[in-house]
Amino acid sequence: MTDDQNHQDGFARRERRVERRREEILQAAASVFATKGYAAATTREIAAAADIAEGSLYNYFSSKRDILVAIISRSPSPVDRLLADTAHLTDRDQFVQFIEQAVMAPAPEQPWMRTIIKEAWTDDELFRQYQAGHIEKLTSRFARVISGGVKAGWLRPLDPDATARAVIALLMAFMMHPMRACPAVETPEARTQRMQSAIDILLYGLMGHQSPEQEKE
Amino acid sequence: MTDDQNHQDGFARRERRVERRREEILQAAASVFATKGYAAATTREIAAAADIAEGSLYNYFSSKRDILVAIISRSPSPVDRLLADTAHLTDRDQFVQFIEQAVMAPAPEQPWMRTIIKEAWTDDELFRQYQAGHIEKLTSRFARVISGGVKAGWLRPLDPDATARAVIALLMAFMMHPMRACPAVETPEARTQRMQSAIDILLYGLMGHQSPEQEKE
Amino acid sequence: MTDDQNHQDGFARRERRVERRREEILQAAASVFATKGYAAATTREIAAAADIAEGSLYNYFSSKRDILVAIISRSPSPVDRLLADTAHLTDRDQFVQFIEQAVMAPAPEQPWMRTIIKEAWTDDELFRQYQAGHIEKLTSRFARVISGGVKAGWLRPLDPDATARAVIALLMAFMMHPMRACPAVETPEARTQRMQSAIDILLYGLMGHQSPEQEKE
Amino acid sequence: MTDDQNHQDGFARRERRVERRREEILQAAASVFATKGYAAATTREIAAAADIAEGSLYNYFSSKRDILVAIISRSPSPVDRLLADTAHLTDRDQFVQFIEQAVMAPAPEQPWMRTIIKEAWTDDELFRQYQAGHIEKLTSRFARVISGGVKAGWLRPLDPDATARAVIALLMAFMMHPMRACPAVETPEARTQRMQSAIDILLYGLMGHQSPEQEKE
DNA sequence: GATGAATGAGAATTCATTCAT
DNA sequence: TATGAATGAATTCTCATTCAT
Repeated sequence: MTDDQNHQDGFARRERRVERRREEILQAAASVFATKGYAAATTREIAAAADIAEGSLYNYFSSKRDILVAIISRSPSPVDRLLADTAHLTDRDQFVQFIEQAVMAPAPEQPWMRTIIKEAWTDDELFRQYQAGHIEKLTSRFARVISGGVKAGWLRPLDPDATARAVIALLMAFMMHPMRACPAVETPEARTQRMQSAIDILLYGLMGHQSPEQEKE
Repeated sequence: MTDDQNHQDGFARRERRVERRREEILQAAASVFATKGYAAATTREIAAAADIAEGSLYNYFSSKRDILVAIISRSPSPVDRLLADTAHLTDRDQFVQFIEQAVMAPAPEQPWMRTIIKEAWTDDELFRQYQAGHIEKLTSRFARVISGGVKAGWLRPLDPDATARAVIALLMAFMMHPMRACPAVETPEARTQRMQSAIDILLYGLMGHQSPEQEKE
Repeated sequence: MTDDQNHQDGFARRERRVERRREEILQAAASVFATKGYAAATTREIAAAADIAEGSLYNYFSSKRDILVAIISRSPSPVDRLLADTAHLTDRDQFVQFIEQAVMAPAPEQPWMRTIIKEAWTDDELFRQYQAGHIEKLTSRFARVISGGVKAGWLRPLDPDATARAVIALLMAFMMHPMRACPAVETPEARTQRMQSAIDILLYGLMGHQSPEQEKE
Repeated sequence: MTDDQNHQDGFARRERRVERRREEILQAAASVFATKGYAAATTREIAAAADIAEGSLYNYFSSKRDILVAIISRSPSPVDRLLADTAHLTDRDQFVQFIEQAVMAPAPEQPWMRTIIKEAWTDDELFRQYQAGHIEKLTSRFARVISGGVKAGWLRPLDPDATARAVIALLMAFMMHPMRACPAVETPEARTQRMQSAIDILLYGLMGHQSPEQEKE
């Protein structure tokens, strides 16, 4: 092994270490942001959560806001991962299964997602700058699946774009408090039951005919 | 008119002026909070928006947080007003019309609503303290309507509580950015079209049979 | 009674009312100052204590500090009253009796006195401006009595001025906490006993021969 | 020297620097408090006096009040040091000498002591919380000395506790303005003369027989 | 690269004083 | 003359960012 290779390796190793550290900081920061919100979180708290000195943060990010931006713009988020591979949805059963998984996904527990909802989805500027394109991409990808389903006949006639947006909106709504934390104390069974109802409504609508499940009875 | 009456009138007049001023401050503050979020908003901005001196805020509210709480806990919010008189919904057509109105309601434009979503619905403590009971009341009232509809047969079998929550969640989701502001520029017609699709999905589901509108074609 | 007299009477009556009001405000303010100190007391509190509107204070005094100055420079204070008529002290028994009364005087309970101690006696400027001359007058008057006593032989040879100051200092010290409030809980008897000891020391000294009282035993 | 030792030394050095800085701030603050009083002093002035930025104060103390408390509760104060070693007073001459030193001590010039008098000795809460126990300890220690003196016969019969309190009160009184600053301009000789008179009165009382000094004449 | 003390701009809040009613 | 809302300067305290070690 040559000196040059050694040097190369050392460089790569350092790169990896830096990258790992950045990741740790983002995890810690997302956790703090999710709890207190971006503005109320302090760099001191973030540093403590990342087990690092306050000043050291600035070796990895240029500002507190830069950390937030990194969290928001980084891909893939849990929702991303969920929607990432919708391309393979080629029949009704797979689609139903996908909707069920999406609704039941415990995404809201993840600091990452809560931070994005709290900050980007309620802030015009952040949303436009870092999330809009992202969401657009997801929407159009999902819209294509719906469009395919409609053409293939395993979905009823639906406006692909509007439908994609409505589904994403519903998934988001399930991550906010009124859906998550109410009633304050809830058994896991009740929660499952509630989710099942949501899936049912999403799939068959308020006014629709009996859902297949009910038809069986 | 006696002196006493004069005094009474003066007292009442002052009371009204104070109340009006409080209202102005709340409007101004809600507008600022909606744009920048509670934590990032400064009392200086709020005072400027309300066109009074910074110190004068404290003649009407004891703290910045007190202003936020007043906004959040004040009733009725636009959503309240919407759901307030659902008791009269006694047949399918009225129910459908109600859902349509609810989705189309321009509530999201109102600073008031956006402040509540931004702060209370993403903050555990605020939500528990000021909104939880509120939402619970709305939910149970709406659930009763659904329950009535199911019994009367103009609604298919639905879990009343879960359904109520799902509908409210959807209405909320429609007030957040991904549903409102995307794509950034949108013609009113496109927006209406999008809303119509959302209504359609809410009423008839993703997998449902053709909606009545489509059946006509 | 002529119109002029009527007018005169009205004027005098108003004068008296104003004076009475000023007095009330000073009483109230002294009470507040004694508790919280001048700087920490607010005009709002003073107004509340005087049962008057905040703005009305300024019809009687030109500033908060003006109120303090009025309290401090007003005569006679309790100490003044005590020392006012020392001119009649013409023999040993009267002098002893006077010392006893001075030490036992419950002056410290009075807001007036506590305010003077708290503010003027620990503040260079206030003291120089408003109390120095006052104290000097008292001191020289008391020094004359001592001088007379020494000449007449019913007091041992003492430096009149230094003695006057030392006695006044001791009376002051008895109004401060370490002498008043310690130990925290104290029976009235214990307090009397403590005062008696102080009088004894003041009259006969630490190293002196037995006090007359003790000699009797 | 190992790396570990190096690290240890660095740690210790920083600790010392922090401690030194705290001390500087306390000195500066005591000086400001002594002049203007706690409430009227501003953090800006304290910072300026300590020659650091205003915000830096909060790296060493958690609040302005915390600085005051640190000054007040810190031991030993000048008075402490004075009374600390009274245990060795075993005869009349030593006792007389001690009293003389205590009265003549230039303690009042020290900001530290003036701050304690100004704030703690005129403020119920501060006194109870931070000084009461302190004074009690001093008092009981000094009372034991007096008790010993009485038993041994080189002190006349005195109530030990009350006497201890009276002496401490007198020492305190000598630190306040009427004793210190009057008359405004005073030659050192006059001051000494005044102190001597105070000592004389303290030792032999107002009514006592001629002091030893006078007997010599 | 890591540290954490130093900084100072800016935040919320208080309060003596003024002034329209 | 009495009132108390309005004012804004001043205060305490926070915190993102910098920088010497």
